[in-house]
Amino acid sequence: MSSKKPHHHGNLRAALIDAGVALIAEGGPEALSIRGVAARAGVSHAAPAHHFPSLAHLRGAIVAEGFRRFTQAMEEEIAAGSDAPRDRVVGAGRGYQRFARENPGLFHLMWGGNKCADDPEIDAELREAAGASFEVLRQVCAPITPGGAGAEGNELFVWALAHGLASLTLAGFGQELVPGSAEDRFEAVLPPLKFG
Amino acid sequence: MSSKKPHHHGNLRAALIDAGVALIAEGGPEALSIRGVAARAGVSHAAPAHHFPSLAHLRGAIVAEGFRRFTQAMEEEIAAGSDAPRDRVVGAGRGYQRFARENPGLFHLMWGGNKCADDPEIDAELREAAGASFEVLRQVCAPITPGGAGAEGNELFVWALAHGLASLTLAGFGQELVPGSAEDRFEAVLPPLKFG
DNA sequence: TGTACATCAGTGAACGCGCGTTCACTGATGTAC
DNA sequence: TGTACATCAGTGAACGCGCGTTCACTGATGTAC
Repeated sequence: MSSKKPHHHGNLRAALIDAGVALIAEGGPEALSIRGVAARAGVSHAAPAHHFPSLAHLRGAIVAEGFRRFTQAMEEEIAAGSDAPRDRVVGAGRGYQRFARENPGLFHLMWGGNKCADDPEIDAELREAAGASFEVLRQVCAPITPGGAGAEGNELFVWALAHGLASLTLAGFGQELVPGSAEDRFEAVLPPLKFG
Repeated sequence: MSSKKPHHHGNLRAALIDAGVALIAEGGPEALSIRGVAARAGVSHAAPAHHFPSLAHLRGAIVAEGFRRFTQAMEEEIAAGSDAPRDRVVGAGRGYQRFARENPGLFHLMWGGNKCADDPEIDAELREAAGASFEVLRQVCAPITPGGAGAEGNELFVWALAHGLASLTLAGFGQELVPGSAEDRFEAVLPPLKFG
């Protein structure tokens, strides 16, 4: 093993994103800064400029990474349950709750409206990552019998219920009404659904 | 009318809170600062210290004011509808959506987990204001027939659905699934409820 | 109705801090020949 | 395989900015007598 500290980092871009995720996990979205991620990644505070033109670009890349992990959390919980249509909806909802609980700062950043870069490359990455998350929701909701607002109404209903429950839980509300983990609370409040 | 600028403001505390609400409306929760509210209220940046010991105290007072306006929005929408149990639930949900749409920055600040003061006085004010909001929800949900998760389950269900829909709408999602205003979307996705 | 005086609510200067960004630079990498 | 050289990815100093907070101060208010 070489004891010389290499001048080139190797994959600083990914390391900066990981450092940003860690900073946000510890201090919330406000804790994200160029200088902070640089220090955490062990480089000078000017180094990130070679990978992200601005803080907004870094934020966009981190949000995209958040959506990828969010998709993964939902897919894992869906896979952990049965293939029954309702269990797949419950799985997505459980993944939603788990991701929010495990990544509260990231969750807020993803949905909180903080400014991200307008850069076309970052924007495309973000759009693709978020689109994959929405696609998971769409697929588990597709088998639900369309109601008054159509199949899209079902998707928005499940999405809003899962999102609202996660947000309220992060804000500290809900436990006093329905005890248990956030994941279990989603199952508890999900009303009967018709399929087919 | 006196043309002399009075040394004493009269009710600077209230003016600072209003200025803070305006700043947040224009630039989001991040835009709130001691110096900003002072400038907007037309006083020196040191003046707020006589009314709020720290930024966290000012933030707490503003969040409390937000909850008072939130309660008012729900009560107005409930009063605008019929006394039928379902219409009262719909009214609360419509008020939820309207408040979020009209006060997006305040909405994020209220639920976003930004640090507020631990000061007992501010804390009591905040607790009372938020408690009044929750009480409105509790009362409109009380007539719903208790399901598996009890009456509290119904309340959490309606609360999460309304909150999630408002959050998604502010983040720019939902319109493509169910067209119309956020208020109308709440009615559209609210499933049948049993009362009595 | 006066007057002395304590208290209150402002001002303006100053502090140190962390921030994003820029700049000239330097060492490492990788490629053309 | 060697060498010249363009390019890349870092460094460290410096910039200006807005921030929260503190401080000595001053003018206005209101109260005791």
